[in-house]
Amino acid sequence: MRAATIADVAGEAGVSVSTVSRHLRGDRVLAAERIDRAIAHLRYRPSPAAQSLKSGKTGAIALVVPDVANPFFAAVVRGAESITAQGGHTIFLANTDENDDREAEVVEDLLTRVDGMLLAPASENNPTPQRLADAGVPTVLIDREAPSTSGFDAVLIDNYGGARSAVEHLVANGHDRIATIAGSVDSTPGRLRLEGYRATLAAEAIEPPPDFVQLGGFMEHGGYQSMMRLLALPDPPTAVFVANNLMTIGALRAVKDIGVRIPDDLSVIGFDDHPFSEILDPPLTVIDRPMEQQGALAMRMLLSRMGEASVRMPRRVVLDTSLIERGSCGPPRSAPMGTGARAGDV
Amino acid sequence: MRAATIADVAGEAGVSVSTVSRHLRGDRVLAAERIDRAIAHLRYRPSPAAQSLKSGKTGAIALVVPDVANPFFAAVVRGAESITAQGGHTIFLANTDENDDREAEVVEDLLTRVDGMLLAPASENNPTPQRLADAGVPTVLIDREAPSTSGFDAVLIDNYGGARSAVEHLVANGHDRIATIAGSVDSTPGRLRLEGYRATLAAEAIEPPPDFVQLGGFMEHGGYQSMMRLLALPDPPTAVFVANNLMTIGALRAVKDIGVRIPDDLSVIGFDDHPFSEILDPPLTVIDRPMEQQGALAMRMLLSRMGEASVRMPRRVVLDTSLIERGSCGPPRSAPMGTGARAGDV
DNA sequence: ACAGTTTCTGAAAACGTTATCAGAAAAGGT
DNA sequence: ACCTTTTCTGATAACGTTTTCAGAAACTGT
Repeated sequence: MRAATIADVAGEAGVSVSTVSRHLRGDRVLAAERIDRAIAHLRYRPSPAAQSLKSGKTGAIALVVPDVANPFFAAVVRGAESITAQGGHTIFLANTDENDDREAEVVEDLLTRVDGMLLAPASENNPTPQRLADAGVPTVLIDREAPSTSGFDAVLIDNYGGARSAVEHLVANGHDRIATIAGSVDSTPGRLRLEGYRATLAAEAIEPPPDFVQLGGFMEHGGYQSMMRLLALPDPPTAVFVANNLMTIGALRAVKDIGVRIPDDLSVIGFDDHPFSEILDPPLTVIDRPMEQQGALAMRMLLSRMGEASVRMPRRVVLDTSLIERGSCGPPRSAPMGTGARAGDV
Repeated sequence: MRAATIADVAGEAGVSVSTVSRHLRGDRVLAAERIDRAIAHLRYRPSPAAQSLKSGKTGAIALVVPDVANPFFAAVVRGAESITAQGGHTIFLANTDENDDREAEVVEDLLTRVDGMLLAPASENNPTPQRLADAGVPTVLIDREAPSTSGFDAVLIDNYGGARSAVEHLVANGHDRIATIAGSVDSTPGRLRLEGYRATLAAEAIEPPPDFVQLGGFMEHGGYQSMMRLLALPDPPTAVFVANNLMTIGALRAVKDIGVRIPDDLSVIGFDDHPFSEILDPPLTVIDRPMEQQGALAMRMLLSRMGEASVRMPRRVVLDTSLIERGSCGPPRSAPMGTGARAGDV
């Protein structure tokens, strides 16, 4: 029952452990066949613990994300995994629930168990990246950064530009009462998407009332409540930019519960695409980005970083977003100079 | 830069390594404070590799699923993680892409790195559970089993009953031309849901044409193609039971592309709920089940199993499904004895 | 004051690898 | 025939822990 060790193999093959080890490493050895037979017979597998103790390498990589159930992060995991599959590293996945304290624990635990880490920090004012740097663990940040992380490799997206094109799309449709359901402002995407929203409106000389910015914490529940608050406003918006996928689901549920029609009564644009977006009625207009690619790229950068002996310039890549126009945006009901007709009614 | 070892701590505190080790274990020791100071100062963390080499325990648990991007498995991961969070185990997550060979590799790799495994096998005729048993790795199966796995702990759901209530619901609505988009028949849920479909129809003395059973492989793409084929049939079904969430998305996309209306032209019932289901138009009727609970329960069973010295009776729990009735099912257009009116038009 | 008990401690062995070292055997060159 | 080079090998020392063993010191009770 007990797992076979290299010594068992050596015994059965009638050679020393050194010889077995050498054979395993690829050196040519006279007793090769006998050793192979013994290995197969005993079902020997080297102990990762012993190897890692000796070598200082663990053969594992940590992937720490705020929420695995978010389809975006699920895609990132898939992307990262697809790279690692060939390379002989296993992935430790951990979930932080968008919570700084939980992240600290998790990272502290993983720190010593991995050769490198892919991290999407829960918030921008948390110390874990610094902790990683102190511990000398090669790290690539995914999607989120922090003020203290200028020295880190990172794979980001153009959140600001994405938000900008979302809001510009709404403006182009004739809206000037545009609200946003933002995530948490102390995460990078949350902050930048909000900034993009504000800056675009400012450039159009539109000043939204303070109530038009609702914080939904990136979760479905928050999106629902935020949309409820927006629709209850005495003078509600005619268009809403929802800053992530989960919140969009919640927001649309609120829209349905209230009985507001899209896009007639309200235009909605989301951030992050999903197969579901296409089958909604009307199909959802969104800002899209290459999700699996983001995970795959991050993993590639991490592997190459781990392969380097010396410290190098941090590399950060910023992926572009794109607007996928479907049917959830149209002119406002009482368009400033328009007829109130639906888009497409031409 | 190099991580501090227990010897460094001992040196700084002026005691022997044994004393530090004892203190760490919780024994009372005179130099406790000095040791704590040294630990904090050096930021000492015990090496998991060394501990695991000594103890034979790794402090890790593997979670092997066919597809992390499937919201069901994402929920399972979350559920499992929520249990492990307090207990001092870290999770190795791996994805098998519904592929037996990939699963074999992954499991072979993880085998030696974990104290226990949560596994959702890619198919029923694959040897990995047996491999796990041979290696003596405590294992709990999730959602799927295999003929050879009668000795394993498992957390399943009532797939047969779920499919049955889905099809019964369609029959109750007056349908007799009922098709199904099944998953892969060599996975447990795929097989049982198909059996439930067949048995229910047989009990109603309905014999579906062979074309009414389409295989979608549990992926969105397969759902799309299957629905396309069903709708292209000379005598198409009036109702479809789609056997999982991803395929349902694809199927609904096909419905939309073709321009068929739900539920007027076609009734659709899905398996596994999703927040999105509620905001579809019409909202989707589905068979639901407690997903996070399934993961949490499996993890609890695994932990208790790992805690036991001796071999015990395998425990298998079967969770119930429930029908969530929304708006995607109604009477067939030309109901046998009806008027073709929509449900709710009473 | 002395044997017996109770803390507390350090040295050393072990866990399963890999790497270094040096020795034995075989092969090559004169 | 001898010396040199090459090939192959086994013993041994690490890697950082935990645990066993036994010894030293401090308390008991008489």
